[in-house]
Amino acid sequence: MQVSRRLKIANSNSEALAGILAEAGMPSHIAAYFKDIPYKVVQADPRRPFREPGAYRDEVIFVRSGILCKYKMDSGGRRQIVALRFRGEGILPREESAQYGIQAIVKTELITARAEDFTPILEAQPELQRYFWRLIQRNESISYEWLVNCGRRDSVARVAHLLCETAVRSGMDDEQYKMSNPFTQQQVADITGQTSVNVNRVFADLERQGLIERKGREILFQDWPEMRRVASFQPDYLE
Amino acid sequence: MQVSRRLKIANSNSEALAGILAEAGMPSHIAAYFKDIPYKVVQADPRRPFREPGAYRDEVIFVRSGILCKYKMDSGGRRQIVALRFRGEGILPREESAQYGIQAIVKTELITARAEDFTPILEAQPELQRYFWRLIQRNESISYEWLVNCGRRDSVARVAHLLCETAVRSGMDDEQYKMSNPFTQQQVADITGQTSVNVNRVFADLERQGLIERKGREILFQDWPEMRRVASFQPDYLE
DNA sequence: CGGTTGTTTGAACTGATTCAATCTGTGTGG
DNA sequence: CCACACAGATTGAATCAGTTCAAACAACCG
Repeated sequence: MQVSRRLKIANSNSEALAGILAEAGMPSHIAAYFKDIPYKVVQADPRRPFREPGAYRDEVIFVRSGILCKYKMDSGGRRQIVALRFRGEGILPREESAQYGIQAIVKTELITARAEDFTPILEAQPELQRYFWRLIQRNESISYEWLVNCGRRDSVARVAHLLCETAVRSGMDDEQYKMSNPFTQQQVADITGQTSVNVNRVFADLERQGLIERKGREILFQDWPEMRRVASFQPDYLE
Repeated sequence: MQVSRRLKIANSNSEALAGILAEAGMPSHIAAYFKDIPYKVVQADPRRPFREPGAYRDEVIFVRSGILCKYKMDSGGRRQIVALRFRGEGILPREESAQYGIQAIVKTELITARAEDFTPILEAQPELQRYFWRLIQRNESISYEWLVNCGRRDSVARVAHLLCETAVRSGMDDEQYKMSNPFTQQQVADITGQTSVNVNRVFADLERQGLIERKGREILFQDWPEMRRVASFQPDYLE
């Protein structure tokens, strides 16, 4: 097991943190509060251990590019991905160790800072509190939707829903109904609670139904409204 | 559809809010901050609409006794319960309307206050922020565990896990491995993503295996360690 | 080229759903 | 106190969605 950190750059004046954060999707008046704290830029490789379950999480993580996931293992060894973090999103520190592990879905560039540097600023600034409060509620909202997805939808709808959510969260062009699918079929299975074999069949199904077209990792949504209907995807929960 | 609010008591001097909160499980130094805000004591009846999905949530809710649930409906009309709130737990206000509805699982007594009275106090007190921060992280942790439950465990483990969690969260006596099951089989189905028919079979299974014994609504855990193993229940995620 | 990782396909199997019927307990009104 | 209604629990039979196991195929990379 090789830990996948490369390109760890110490805080340098060449790149201002506030600028990096803003450029990666954080509102600049929020990012400005963090201009002086020490940070690292880290690269995480897909499907390599990045943070193990049970480790302490005395750090903030912010996704500059790529996608991170939080995952848990059942005692039977089966893996479930419980949350995703896209560009501009992040993972807040905890006081206790966290039950979940963190991995990259694709090659991901992220920014980390120590909780002890981050938290005091957060506590001193009501504006920041409100901002992170809203992020937390959005994540809660997404968790609930995932629970509905796993608990109450059949396998086709589950996969379709994930694709719709991913398209929207990764900022799919409204003109160009297509995206590059970031997931392996095993990852889709780990998110939607299935086996990769069945995910494969579902993809083939969606293609046969004329809802998507696949060219390698590219997915073209050929009938977005119908796709949304099949997925029962109502994007309100993403705000 | 009859809204189930009774016993709505205006803020009276006869009962001090801080006292009520503390008595229902909130640490008293936390409860003390809320001694002066207006509140209502409300009673909610099981399986009756209490707050509809999509409604604004400009209120804090605190459970004095009983159990509340948050639920969502899939567009196919199937219902999924996404979270529970036991005695001493609560539901925080949102800026936007919430996608989920709220109902009582059993007859529940709760305390509500307006967000506009609550939030300013929260924002002014770092100690309160840290307290609610921890509650939020616990809820996140539970959500993730539920996702693992729905996505990666078979129906017996799902139900067993719910029973274990419920026993612990409702404060089952460590000497007396028994509790009064608060759920109908339909509610268990709505939590674990199954049909009530199958939940019934799972209960019968658990009993046949000698893991539990049922007398009406009472459940006696006859082999708690084995029950935990079957459920793959590791209570760490509850803190 | 060989190694690795991911995708695709088939056949057999099983767990869970669906639909429908019956049973049980509890509360209500006469 | 009985009759009735209603909600929830239980059971059976047929069906189907998704898993499991196993094998083949494709793409990529040093």
